Amino acid sequence: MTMTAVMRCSHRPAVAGEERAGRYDPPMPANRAGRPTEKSALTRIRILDSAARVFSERGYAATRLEDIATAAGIKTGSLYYYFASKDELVAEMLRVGVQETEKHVRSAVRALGKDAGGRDRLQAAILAHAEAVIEAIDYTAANARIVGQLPEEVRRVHYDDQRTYGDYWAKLLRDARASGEIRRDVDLLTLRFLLFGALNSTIEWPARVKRSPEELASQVASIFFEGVAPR
Amino acid sequence: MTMTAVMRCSHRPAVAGEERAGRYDPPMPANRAGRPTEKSALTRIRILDSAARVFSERGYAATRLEDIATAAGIKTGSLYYYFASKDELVAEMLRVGVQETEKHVRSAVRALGKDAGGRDRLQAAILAHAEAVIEAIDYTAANARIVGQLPEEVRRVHYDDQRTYGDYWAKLLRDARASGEIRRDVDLLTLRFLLFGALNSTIEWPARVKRSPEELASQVASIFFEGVAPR
DNA sequence: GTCTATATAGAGATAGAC
DNA sequence: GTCTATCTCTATATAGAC
Repeated sequence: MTMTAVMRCSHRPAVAGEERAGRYDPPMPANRAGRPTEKSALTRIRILDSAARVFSERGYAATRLEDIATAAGIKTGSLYYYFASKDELVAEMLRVGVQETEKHVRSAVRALGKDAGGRDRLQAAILAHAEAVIEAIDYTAANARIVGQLPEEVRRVHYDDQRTYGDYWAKLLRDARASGEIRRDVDLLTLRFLLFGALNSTIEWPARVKRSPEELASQVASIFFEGVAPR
Repeated sequence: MTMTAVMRCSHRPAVAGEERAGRYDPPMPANRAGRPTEKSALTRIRILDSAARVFSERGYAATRLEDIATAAGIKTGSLYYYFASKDELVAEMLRVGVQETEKHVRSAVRALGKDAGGRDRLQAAILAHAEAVIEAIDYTAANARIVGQLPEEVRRVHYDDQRTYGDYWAKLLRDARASGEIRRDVDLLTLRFLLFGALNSTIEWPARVKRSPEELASQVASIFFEGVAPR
């Protein structure tokens, strides 16, 4: 199972209200009265995948809609059949990336069953997040790199989307502390941001440093839990 | 002592060969035959400081030379008196940022004296790097955010500049391991990139998470050396 | 749904006055 | 050293044919 497979298959345009009731209506392609056609759904996914890659490679402003269209196998003008503007496209690409990462991590933790310990759950979350970061690297990299360059309004909405995911991690950490698996003098908020910072930074690592998600997660969990000093 | 002070005062145009013999000639303002004038040197610094801020806020491509010029109190056309192109300006801004950070960290470690232990030296380096990241935040943020968006040639040169700084850290870590202060089964290369990833990510943290360099460095050192699990 | 063609605006760079 | 004016290219977005 790879995140890439997850990312490429599951993010068809959601039926409004299905999953994020009342919160956000994802832009829909034509046939607005009914369901999107099979063909348009596939093209839409190709556009989003291409957008993630190009935005991550070139940054927000340097990305030309023509680059995305070409990568998706269509012409620039045709993009406007799916998205009303560059901003609408980038917002949807970001939303999909966070949504799929959160789904993947939650399902990995859930798979451990009810009576798994706090540390095991954290370790599973670290691995799943590492998988998402590395295997859906275009979405992750786009997210990490361009968030500071977005128009104000787009960024605000995106921060809301990320909030839910952050809250989930906060709970994982609180639970682990409650069961005595994290020292009392560690600031959990700082810890969470350090973990994300470390894991997400892997997208910028040179090739000679890159590790598989398993190796990376194992090193990260070991260092964060046990420390690097001999015991 | 703040890095800001360091950054703003010490990066006058280097006399070619003075510090980086044969490696790179920083672009020089006019009066090329002799020394730059006092006035031009000051304007040049204002331009670089403004460039760091604007590039970090808007990204590489979205940054208009007009924004930088305005922030520096001059008109767009005048920029070309100092830098031949946008790329030359961004390259110099990046070079100065890395150079000053490295200076600051080396001097903090040196101040410990010859017989300081490996862990103390690392802890001083972590604090100094945190200071540089936080207090020269415009240069750091510009560096971290736009490196993935640079034209190929600019990025290549910049990676060379960073290499020296990375080698210095590699030695700090090797020494600490040699004196038994770091476990044998920790991959030092991964550790170094995780440390940088964690420290540098602080520029993207929301305001409620931000910490002073001292608090940040203390948490980071404690977590990385001792781990978060109770002993 | 996808295309071609084009209106419109923005930004890097240059020229030359002061 | 700094300015104003302008050349030129590129990119978003629209219009309308197929």
